[in-house]
Amino acid sequence: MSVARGDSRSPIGPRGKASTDKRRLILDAAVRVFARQGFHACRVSDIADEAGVAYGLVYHYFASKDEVLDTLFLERWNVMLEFIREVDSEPIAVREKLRAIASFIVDSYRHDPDLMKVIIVEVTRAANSFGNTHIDTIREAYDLIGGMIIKAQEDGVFKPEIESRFAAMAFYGAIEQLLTGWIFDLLPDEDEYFERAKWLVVETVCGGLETKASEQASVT
Amino acid sequence: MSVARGDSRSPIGPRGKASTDKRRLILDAAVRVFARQGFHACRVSDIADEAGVAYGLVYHYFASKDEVLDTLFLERWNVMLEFIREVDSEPIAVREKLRAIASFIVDSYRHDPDLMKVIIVEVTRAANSFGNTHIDTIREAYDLIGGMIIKAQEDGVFKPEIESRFAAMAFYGAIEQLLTGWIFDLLPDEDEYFERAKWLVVETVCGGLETKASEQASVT
DNA sequence: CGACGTTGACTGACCAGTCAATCTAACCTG
DNA sequence: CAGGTTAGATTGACTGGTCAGTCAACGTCG
Repeated sequence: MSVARGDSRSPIGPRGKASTDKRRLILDAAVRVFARQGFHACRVSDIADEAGVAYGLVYHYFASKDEVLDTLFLERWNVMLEFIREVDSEPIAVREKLRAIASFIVDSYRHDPDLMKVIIVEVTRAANSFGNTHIDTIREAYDLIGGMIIKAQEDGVFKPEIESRFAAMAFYGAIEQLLTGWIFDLLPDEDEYFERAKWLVVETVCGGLETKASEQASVT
Repeated sequence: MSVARGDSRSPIGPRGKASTDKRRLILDAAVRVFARQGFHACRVSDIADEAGVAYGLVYHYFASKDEVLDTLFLERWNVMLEFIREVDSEPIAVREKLRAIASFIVDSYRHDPDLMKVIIVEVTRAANSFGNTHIDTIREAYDLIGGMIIKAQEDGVFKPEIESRFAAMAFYGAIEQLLTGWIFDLLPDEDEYFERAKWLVVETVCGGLETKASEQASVT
């Protein structure tokens, strides 16, 4: 589906026509519009207007309104999956891995709140329509985290009696709810709080999962 | 399924018109339809059909499609708020309070998965539509939980360095994500797992929040 | 001059909400 | 108690507006 991806070949193209990548322009505009009005409430013309292109051009690059959202979601989610896999392959403690993941997600929000809002509100939450379409992609993230927890249990760092899938969901859910808190303006969003939020999630979840034996005094 | 609520005032009503409560019929049908197709994707006629009443009757009892969802949400959320307040007023340990809340939410799902699905998917996380409308009602639940945590911190049971609002969000988020896991069929939903899920959330969150000093061996 | 990027008016489907008509039953009144 | 009155419950065809997606034409670059 996604057409050209790595085509932003810097401005030094053979024929420096590098005006602007309209496709990208549309995607970026869509993020803003979806975040502001919601996917269902906005019209395709809103996206076109926001991007400053003609209505029809949206359909030149995307087969449907849905595909615009699909593209945004997959782009971002795959970056995250890539990151999680990378973290997982490193020889560090679970606690560090989970901290890295929490950091990544929180920083993703900090870097582009609109995009994260769209992904959480419009995709992750939508059990019907989109959620169902991407359920396997979403699941992959949970599975990766679950895998880390299983490994930690085998190593005796985490309590074995806690079902890994449940722990993974709880961990991810805690983070997502913090983002939801920021999205809904229920939590203060100063820089300081972002950092403490990362710490809180890891501290809380790990604190409850770790065995007494593994009292690694690596507490900040 | 549960028919009349509190309005089947027995035969003693002045105007004993208490035939079948069509309003209730419509609400219950709406839950099923919203859960199956999603609020946006379904038509008002779907609700009427599911309820076995004429299209127009929906508008006799409700001003709009929105109001049907509003009603469902408020009905249920207020029951939960009531429960939380009640729990809060009891002289028991935080751990017990949180366990009671987790139990209540999980059991709510077990008792009526469709309704909880609708509330979570269509309201609680819908930042652009209903979520925004009901933000204050939703927030009240978070605030109540936050209050419990503050109190526990003052009593020296929970670590004081963790911002209560953040902890409350993390706690609620963990539970909600477990429900999401069941909704999306990502987690096994046998009876045994519901019980363990309650235990997991409380154990995990409290484990991380409690101070070393409060090592109350009340672990199951 | 051919290929592709770009435009925006148009259309066909869809659906929330309206409304006038019909039905039901409580409650008169003689 | 028959017949009449009325208020609410119930019906479903219809309307008005909205919008996703189409398409024929135009632009521009190489």
